[in-house]
Amino acid sequence: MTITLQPIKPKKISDQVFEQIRELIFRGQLKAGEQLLPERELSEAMQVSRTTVRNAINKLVVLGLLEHKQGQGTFVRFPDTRLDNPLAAAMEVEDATIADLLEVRMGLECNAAALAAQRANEEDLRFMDASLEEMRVEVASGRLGTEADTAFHMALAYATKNPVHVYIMKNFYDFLFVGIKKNLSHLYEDPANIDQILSQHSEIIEAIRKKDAQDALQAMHRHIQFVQDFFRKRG
Amino acid sequence: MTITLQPIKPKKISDQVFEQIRELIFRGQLKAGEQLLPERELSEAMQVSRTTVRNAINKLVVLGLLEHKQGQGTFVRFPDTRLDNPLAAAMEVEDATIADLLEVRMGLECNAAALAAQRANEEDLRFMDASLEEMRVEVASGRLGTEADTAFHMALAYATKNPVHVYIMKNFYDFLFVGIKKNLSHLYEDPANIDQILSQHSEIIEAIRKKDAQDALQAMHRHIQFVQDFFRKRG
DNA sequence: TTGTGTAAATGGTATGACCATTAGCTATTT
DNA sequence: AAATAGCTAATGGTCATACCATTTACACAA
Repeated sequence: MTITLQPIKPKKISDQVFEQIRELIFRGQLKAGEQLLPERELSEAMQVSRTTVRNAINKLVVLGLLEHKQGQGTFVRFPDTRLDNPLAAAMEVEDATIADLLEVRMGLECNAAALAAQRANEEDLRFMDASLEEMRVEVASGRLGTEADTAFHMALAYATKNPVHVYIMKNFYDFLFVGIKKNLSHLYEDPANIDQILSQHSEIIEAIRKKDAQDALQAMHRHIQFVQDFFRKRG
Repeated sequence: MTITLQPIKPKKISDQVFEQIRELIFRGQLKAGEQLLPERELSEAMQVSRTTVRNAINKLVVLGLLEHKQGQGTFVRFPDTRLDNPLAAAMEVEDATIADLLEVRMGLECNAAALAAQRANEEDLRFMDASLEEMRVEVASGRLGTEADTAFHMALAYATKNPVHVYIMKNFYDFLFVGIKKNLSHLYEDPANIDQILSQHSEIIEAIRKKDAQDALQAMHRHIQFVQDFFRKRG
């Protein structure tokens, strides 16, 4: 008789809270600079003690995602200020360029788009729609829609239902953000480019909604290639 | 009259405790692997509440200097363990399966194969040839050729000349070695599978040698799909 | 208008209790 | 004697409650 038993992995409550809040940040539901719900309200909403919530928040503070301000509240830090994640650090050492990053994203995200087309549920689509819409609003207001842009790609990552992919993209997130914001600002300056990107995102969403994996993959390919071409022209 | 007043810096008690314990570690009074005093004793010795001590310790845990073990105590982590790859840690927490891993590799490595076909030089090809040959020898000697297998995929990663891709693959295969070696062993047990894999690797190399990106991509795709199918059949 | 005081909101600390897990010892069984 | 089960103590994790410290906002008085 050969039975295989899986080892049980005990999960601390505070870590579950930690995950939940971190998700909110990555998905863009908690934007940079925004204030987190007070600890007392969080503990009530999540039905755990304030102690547990504090442990989770403290972890996020140490990791640089949140910031405590006594007497005021807890706030989401701006990604620019947190270049301490391992991937970003590696970028500094190896002299990785945006082109390198886009190349890897081409492989990762085209594949992800195909997977998402097979597995995305209603909620995933709502997140993607929301980020697209938010990006429209942001851009229309004269701002760069970088946060919404990032949120879109993270929403797509979650839609793959693949924890490994989600994990990698999470680590990409900070670098993505900084890279996009700093360098893509030029890309966003031209209204024509903005329209292009918006429609590209839209095409990706529609392909996923139709559950057409091939189409989704190609739409993503066009999107990333568009950005690549832009940088090639700029040198 | 010009007087200069220094702004007061409010210092949290927990941070003072944090500093003190960190000093102990840095000065070597708390050596790696050693057990920290229990929280209750620490709080008594330092005349602060256990809550405060816990906050300080938690900070050190998040920073990777200490390690919690419920029911046992808190220990000083070994420095080499501090640099362990983040991906392996994620695998523990998220319940990632081999299938998840292969899915992501499908995207990453197919893309990498195409890039390698465009950029691989003589040295890269020699490394890939060498790993292929080594795997043949290992297998012929009755051993599993997992290390040579890994070496092949790493050689391909380097051939892309893309530092971001190399970085990700490094972490990837650290994990593969640590956790998944035993699962892959079944795949290697059947000689027919080995021959398949060897010829698949060979096809990939040849496509790269011919600088045929499309061909390389498809060869890699067949290779990974073969492994995926194997695991699907095994359930 | 200006300054002052007060109240509310919010993070920080303190206690004390209890739960969950682990290691080690003890008693029981075989 | 050896193996197993059961118990106990140590230790980290969670909870509830109270109070302290800081900041902001607002009302009020000079």
